[in-house]
Amino acid sequence: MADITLKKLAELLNLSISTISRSLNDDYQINQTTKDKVIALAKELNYQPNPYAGSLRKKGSKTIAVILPEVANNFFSLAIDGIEEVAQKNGFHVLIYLTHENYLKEVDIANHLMNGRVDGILMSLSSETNNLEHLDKLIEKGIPLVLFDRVSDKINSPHVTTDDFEVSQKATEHLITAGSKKIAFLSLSRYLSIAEKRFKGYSSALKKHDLDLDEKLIVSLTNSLEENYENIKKLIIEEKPDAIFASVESLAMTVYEVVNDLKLKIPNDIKVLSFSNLRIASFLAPSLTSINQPAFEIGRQATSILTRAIKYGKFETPLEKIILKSELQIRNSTV
Amino acid sequence: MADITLKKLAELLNLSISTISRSLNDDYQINQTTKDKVIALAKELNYQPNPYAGSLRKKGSKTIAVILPEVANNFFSLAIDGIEEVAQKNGFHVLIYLTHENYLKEVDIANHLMNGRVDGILMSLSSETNNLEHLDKLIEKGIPLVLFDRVSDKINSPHVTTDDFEVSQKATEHLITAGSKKIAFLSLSRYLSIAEKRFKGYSSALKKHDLDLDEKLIVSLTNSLEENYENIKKLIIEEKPDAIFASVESLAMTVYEVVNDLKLKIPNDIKVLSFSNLRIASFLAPSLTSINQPAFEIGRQATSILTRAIKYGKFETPLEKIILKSELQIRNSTV
DNA sequence: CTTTATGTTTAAATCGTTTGCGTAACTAAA
DNA sequence: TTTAGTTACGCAAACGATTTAAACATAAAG
Repeated sequence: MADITLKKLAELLNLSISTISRSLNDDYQINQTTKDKVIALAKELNYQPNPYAGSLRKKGSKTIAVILPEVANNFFSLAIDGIEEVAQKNGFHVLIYLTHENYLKEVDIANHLMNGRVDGILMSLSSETNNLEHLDKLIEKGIPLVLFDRVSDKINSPHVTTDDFEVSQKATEHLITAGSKKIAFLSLSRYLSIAEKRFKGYSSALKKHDLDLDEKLIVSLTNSLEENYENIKKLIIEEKPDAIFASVESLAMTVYEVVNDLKLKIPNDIKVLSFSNLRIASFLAPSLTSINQPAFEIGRQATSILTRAIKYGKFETPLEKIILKSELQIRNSTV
Repeated sequence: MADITLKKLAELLNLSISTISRSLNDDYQINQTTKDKVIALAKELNYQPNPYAGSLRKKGSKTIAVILPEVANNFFSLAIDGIEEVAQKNGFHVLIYLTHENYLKEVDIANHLMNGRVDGILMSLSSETNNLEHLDKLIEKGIPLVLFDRVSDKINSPHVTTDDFEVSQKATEHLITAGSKKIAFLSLSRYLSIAEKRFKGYSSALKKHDLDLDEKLIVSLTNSLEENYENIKKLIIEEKPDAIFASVESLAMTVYEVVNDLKLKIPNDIKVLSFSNLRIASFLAPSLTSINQPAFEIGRQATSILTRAIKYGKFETPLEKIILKSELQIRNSTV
């Protein structure tokens, strides 16, 4: 079935293209009778305006991009859910791009989005990302950008995060109170300010309780599952920490695997606590003490900020920096 | 910074728009010297072709849509990962739409994609979907459609699934061999052929072992978590099955919750087996016997079929019906 | 010194919309 | 009847690209 355009409708009805267009857009200039005829035929032939022609003419594509490290992850998939909901509600289409924690891919994706394809961008940074020029370029181009979760303070854009410092501090203190003296920290990244905040929460708790900060107890996420496994195994064997605080869910899973393979017992030999959005954290063996982030809500709010900025042509000032509360769920892996 | 277009480049270089266009497309008609000049300036000013103008002129948007019931789910998020990988490799952009298992939303989304926004569609049907007119319309419009996992045999399109019948039969037999006599079946849908296949695998195993098929032991997924919880609770209390075979991961999680709340023990009081792509199925308490689907690969192959069809303007005939193997991982929830 | 070929560039149409402006036709007031 | 004011529509120019066909040189051939 050939595509039906304004032109075809115009020919069929012996009217000009502009009259068709105006009728369908309910323009005041057009007689109601004419409008009705046009609308009737358009419906009958199932006329659908070509979105790209419209975008070209009007500017604005009613499309946003979501750039993420990965999606096979409970946090991000919940976030997408929230993003999609708000986007759909506001008539936006959602393009998705994955960086796989790869900085160069992130830059590449960002650069290819400077051509008007999208009206705005939601982004959670790759753990490798240190240099932020690609984001500066986007901002300079006037493309609204909202960061969430994996944010950087070095970039001048609104963002939505959780109370990473506070909850990390609280979590670490929980471990200390439970008797841990040698707490390892599995870090998301060496660069991102979210990682820094989580780390500072951790170190501030140590300090408060007169525990030394030991660099050897810090391990950073890589983008290889195997490498992470080996790094954590090495950490446990060589440093023998009595607790592990994972600031990334996937690393907690790896810890479970390593601990299992080493025939150690959680929480007796080693306690484990992690940021996590696993629905079944409570059914893990042992159940996992976790920091639950309101992922869905983060997605919703970030998208809401973005769509508003697109609508009004600018962000509200001062730039919104939204901080939502995470929740520490104490379970058997730490007691 | 104002957007830079072919027209601007043309003015700057005192050349015609067509020459610029041809230079950038490395057309044989243009002198190398001219090309070099054009390319140099284009790079310097970071010229990015407007994708919508191109789409309008050339037809084809280099964009595909993925329509899914949900994304906060290990199977679908892994599938997206595979989809995005192949799409990115072939220069396609990926739009994502969620139906939340809602038939009307699915129809709405499908209808809105008939306007040339996308070159093709990947889809996994909502559990509510029975009527398939919206898909017929897409096919009639000539928009390539590939279904994966949640497919229907009533629709004439390529699809990628797993060996649902065989693995379900195998799984059910495993339960029977382990001593179960009253096996409940948690179904994905009353309509989809994938659900039917899983169900047939289940019932054929029962038959083979001379067990009766009891309608009261069949429960279907709804799109409300609470409703699912209540339905399963009712099932367990009223029918007292000695095993549950969940054909949907999320229902297995609910089973764990219900069983826990009822203070029953898995596998002693009731065995549990489920389709699932949880990375940590083995760390559940008790570890979950699960059918693992190659979700990532399903996504990859479906996308590969789709992009080829887009490239060649038609699907390979006969329509590809790819069946990948799932894997039954026996763990402690059934032994 | 035309004709033909060859290499290089451009004008103009086109894709499907939206929209500023112009202009009939009709009505109402002068 | 003239004038002014509606009402209802069409023309044509954008938007930013690609592409067909044609124009212009210049060089080789007859």
